[in-house]
Amino acid sequence: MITISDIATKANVSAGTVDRVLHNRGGVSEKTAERVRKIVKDNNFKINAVASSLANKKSRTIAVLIPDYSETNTFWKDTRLGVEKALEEFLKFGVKLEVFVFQQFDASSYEEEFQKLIESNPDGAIIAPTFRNETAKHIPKIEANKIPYIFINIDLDGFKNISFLGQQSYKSGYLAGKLMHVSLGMPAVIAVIQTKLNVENNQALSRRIQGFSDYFVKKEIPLELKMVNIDDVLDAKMVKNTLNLELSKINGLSGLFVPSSRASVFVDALNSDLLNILEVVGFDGTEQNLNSLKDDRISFIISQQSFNQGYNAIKLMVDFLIEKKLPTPKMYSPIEILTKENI
Amino acid sequence: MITISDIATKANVSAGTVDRVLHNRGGVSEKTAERVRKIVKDNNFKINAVASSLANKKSRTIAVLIPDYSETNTFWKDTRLGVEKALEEFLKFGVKLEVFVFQQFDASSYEEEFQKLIESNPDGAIIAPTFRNETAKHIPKIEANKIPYIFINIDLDGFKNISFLGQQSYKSGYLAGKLMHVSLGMPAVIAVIQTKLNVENNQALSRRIQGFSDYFVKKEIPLELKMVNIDDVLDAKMVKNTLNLELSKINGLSGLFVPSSRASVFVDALNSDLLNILEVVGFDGTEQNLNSLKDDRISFIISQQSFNQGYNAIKLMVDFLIEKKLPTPKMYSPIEILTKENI
DNA sequence: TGTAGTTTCGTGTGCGCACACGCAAATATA
DNA sequence: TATATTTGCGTGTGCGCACACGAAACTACA
Repeated sequence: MITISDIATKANVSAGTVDRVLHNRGGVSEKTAERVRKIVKDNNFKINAVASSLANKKSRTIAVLIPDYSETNTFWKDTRLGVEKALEEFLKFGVKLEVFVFQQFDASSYEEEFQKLIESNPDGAIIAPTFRNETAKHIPKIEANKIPYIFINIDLDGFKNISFLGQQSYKSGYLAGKLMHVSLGMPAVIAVIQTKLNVENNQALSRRIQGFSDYFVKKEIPLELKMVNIDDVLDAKMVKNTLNLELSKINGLSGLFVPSSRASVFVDALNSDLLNILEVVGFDGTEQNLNSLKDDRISFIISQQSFNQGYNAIKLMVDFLIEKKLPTPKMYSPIEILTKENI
Repeated sequence: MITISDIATKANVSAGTVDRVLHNRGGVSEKTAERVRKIVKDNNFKINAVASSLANKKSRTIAVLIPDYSETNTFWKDTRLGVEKALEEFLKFGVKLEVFVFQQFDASSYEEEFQKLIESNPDGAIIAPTFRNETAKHIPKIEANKIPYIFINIDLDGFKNISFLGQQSYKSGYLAGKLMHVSLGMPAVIAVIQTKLNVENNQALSRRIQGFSDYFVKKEIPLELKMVNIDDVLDAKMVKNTLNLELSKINGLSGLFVPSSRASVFVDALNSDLLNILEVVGFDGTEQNLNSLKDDRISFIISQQSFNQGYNAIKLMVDFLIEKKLPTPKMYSPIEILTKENI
């Protein structure tokens, strides 16, 4: 194992100087600094996190800003679990966590929690930037404090986040197209269920729809896509009525594509005659969706391994804070196929 | 944070004595030992893992015994990579690795490397127990040395391995059945390619075949399964001749099920007329299989995340050796579906 | 040339623990 | 009682790093 003083020896300086370079503490001539940096790089030196955290009594706090989860909307639960698993692992390195949760569809709640996050003055932040404008409004404050931040799940651009972790929406939609295709055969008449709850997510959702549709175009498979709008997914009665009514109007309907994570909500609302003939493809392995998979009400779910997303976000940030390891700007989660037989 | 010397002060002894008590090193009178233990307990003192692992220069060596990989058989490559990734991570905790590779189909090479492993006298061992009899012959020696060991990939029973990491063969076969079914429709005539290279693996392979077949039985889908035996997969010309000849004899053939990791070998050997009509389902995301997926020669691959298997095996062993954490006896890898669109 | 200020760097200390060394007291042996 | 042996314990050192302190070396200016 190569140590700081090894580097110091090779560079003909003292350990203190290497330390200054590693931490950009200044007070080192550019000439020596460059020499040290080169040797550090050539030898692939990494700060020993164990020794570092022992010497460094200062604990690092990472703030996490994500939506809350409820009984009916557990999408963010796995992320939370991943975050907490990571905490457990890094606790001994003096890493602390502060989780701020907001109401997923409430911009003012987002702003409120964002404000709290800023006031807590963390060493790093993990943010699910659910609302673009509000994000743009508050991000400058954490940039002013030179707090590094990572975006998770939603890939806003135009920001200086050190990384993004999430799924490639288009590709996952394309894959959904394939799965729908194999379970359906051709030709296909497919309904796409849209809701208008989340403004920012819409971008991701429409990319999924685009990918889905493009699959059929590319394979030259005749496809009829019917858009069905459901205004309020929280109103079960309304969902049931609208959904069944709208779907029954569609001739030869054979598939249901739900680009959001709410597939289970819709299959639960389906009348049994529809349920029996429809192949359903949805997204995200929430508890509800998994249950619907088990009961054969959903054919395929495409998942993005949210647990790992939460875990990896923390891990990336820790590596960045302690070992100064620059993360890759985009970390795309594997696009996982879930079906009754492999959950 | 309460430290060893805090305890020492309270107990009116030196830090060294506390250390002796904590590690049961002996050389402490029962009277003082008891006093120290009480204070340790009253103050809920826990050894600081960070400082401990920094001071503890004693390195633990973990020996790994797995098959080698070659250009044509890369199944074990990912496992190796996972193992090495884990090494990188645990290096700072003083974990060392010694990898012994044997020829996958050569029992004497297995024995030879097993013998070397024993002579290296590691602190723990990860073993892919490819040959049952030879395993039974050598395991007692490492048990005599009280070396804990983990089985990976092949689940031999009747041994005292502290854990097994691998796939549930039956379930993965069952899933293969479903994937074949959705890509084929019904009814189906499917050829199963068998080879007789690896004796032990045969158990896993026949479980996969059983699961595959059971899927169709359970779903009451008419199915004709035709077994095709290929003796020597290494002889490309022979493979090509036998395979095409045998398959062309089968009326209405529409699917090819390859329960081993060699799917790519067979699709490469297929005549184009066969290739065009057959849906192929195979196992394990080797480079060759992934390439065949990309080229649409294989429809689905079921993978067992070998990388994670290698990584987790090391991680489990490290936790066991350092933190004395008992692993779960069976750790089944997720059954992953790979297709052209999600690799 | 002399002095003050600045830049650039080396040294020393401590984080909490593991472990080797060796001394003193207690006990055994002659 | 003198000496040898064992038992019980304190001390010191180092793991790799962070950071404070202060000393050269260099610069600026009178």
